[in-house]
Amino acid sequence: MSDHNKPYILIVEDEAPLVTLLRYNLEKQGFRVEDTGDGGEALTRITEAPPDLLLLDWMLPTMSGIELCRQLRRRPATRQLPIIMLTARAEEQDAVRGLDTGADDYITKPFSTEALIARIRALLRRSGSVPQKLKLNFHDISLDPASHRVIRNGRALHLGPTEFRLLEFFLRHPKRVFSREDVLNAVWGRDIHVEPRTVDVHIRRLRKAINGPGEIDIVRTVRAAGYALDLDEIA
Amino acid sequence: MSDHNKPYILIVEDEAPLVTLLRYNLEKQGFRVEDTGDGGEALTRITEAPPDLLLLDWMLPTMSGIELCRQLRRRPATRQLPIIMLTARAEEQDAVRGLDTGADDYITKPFSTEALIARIRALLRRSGSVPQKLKLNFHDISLDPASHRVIRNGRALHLGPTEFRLLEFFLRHPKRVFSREDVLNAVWGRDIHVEPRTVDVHIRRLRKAINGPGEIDIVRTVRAAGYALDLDEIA
DNA sequence: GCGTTCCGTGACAATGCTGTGACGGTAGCG
DNA sequence: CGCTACCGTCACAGCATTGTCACGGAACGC
Repeated sequence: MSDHNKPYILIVEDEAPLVTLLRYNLEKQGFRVEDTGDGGEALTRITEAPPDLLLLDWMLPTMSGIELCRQLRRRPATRQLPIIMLTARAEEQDAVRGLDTGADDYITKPFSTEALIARIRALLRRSGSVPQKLKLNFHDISLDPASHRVIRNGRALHLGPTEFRLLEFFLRHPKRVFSREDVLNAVWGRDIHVEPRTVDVHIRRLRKAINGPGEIDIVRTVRAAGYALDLDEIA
Repeated sequence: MSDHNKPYILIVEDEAPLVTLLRYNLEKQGFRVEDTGDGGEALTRITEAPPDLLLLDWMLPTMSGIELCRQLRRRPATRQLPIIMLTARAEEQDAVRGLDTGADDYITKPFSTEALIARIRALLRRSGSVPQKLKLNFHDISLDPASHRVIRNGRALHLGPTEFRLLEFFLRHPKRVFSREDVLNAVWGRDIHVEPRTVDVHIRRLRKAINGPGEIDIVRTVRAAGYALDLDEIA
């Protein structure tokens, strides 16, 4: 079979021997592995094809691991990307800062392959192990994150970038109510300053875009609470 | 704000000094902390009020941490519950097995509080830091905090925001009588100034909203005391 | 039975919340 | 540069919700 079914791990690390070792062990475990020693290159490759998990070295030539991490967390597309930091024992203080910057876990060199693989498994399982690739469906709507396409009742919908991310977010958590602040954090970003009422406007634009004539509105308003992707009637 | 907004961490650990230390540091970080040294009791408490994150010691008197972990992973309600294992340095092999059993992370004793807190933050962020909200049931009524929906006998009920919070509060403490002041503190807020009699009006609105024709009233009035959610079957 | 206390009920004015259209600003693109 | 698409903010209207009150009836103690 091709490698496309396997979880895809990107290693960002410049010590060649370590990379060889990691690649050998991870591929033996059934992962698809790519690597790069350059932070900037990593950013590009992640942008064009986001991995399922990132192994990130703290010490890097062009861009520090922590900086790369920060950049990834700033983008909505990679905000959920599982990241494990590789750090030398002496840099433990930095690793702590790394976690706060947005890494999900860290491991200190030297480490046992066994421990690393266990952590990778735990992290992949938690993130659903195939984060970005599955189509999202609800009622008669289908959104394909890969091809960036939305379809309702066979006809393609035209959504703006924000509307797309908004719908994607709600599709990932159907039937759950989110406050405007929740939506802002998830769709716009954590440190962005935007009026909460802005969500209303985009909800309206989303509604206008997805609700054709005669079709029911699947965006439910919950007064004094927020919005949810749900049918108003009971299923 | 009350503790209900803070992330709730349950510590399962039988070394009292360690618990004291953890509690002190975690509460300082703004977490709500509970603890128990008994695995069985932990299971009960998690069942009735699932925490946002679990700190779990490997060595426990009645039930080993790994067994508790396994049990939690078997139940749908706690399958996603973030778990961090506490383990002694010498037990690292076990910790690896722990991760495969379903723990999300582990940390070896002795550890720095700093590192632990960083991991807690990372894990909470990953899990959406959304508290596990379970459906609340009583008699033939079901309230789902996540979807903000109330159902009785299969039909959806329309409640205003205050009525919803009121019902949610009573559902969390069934069969218990609360004075109007209690209700005001819990549902309206501690520093809000509202006439106690206002509760009466909302109780009436709640009754009107949830009691369909031919259905019994599950809101019981206790004269000179307050209200309770209970079946009023007194001869 | 009778007075007193307490609660249910309907009405109402004030407030709060959301839908909607419009507007100016900006980034991308030919 | 002009054009287009998109974004964030605002003002306003319409409606839902809220807190309070007055009235009357029910429950209670004696």
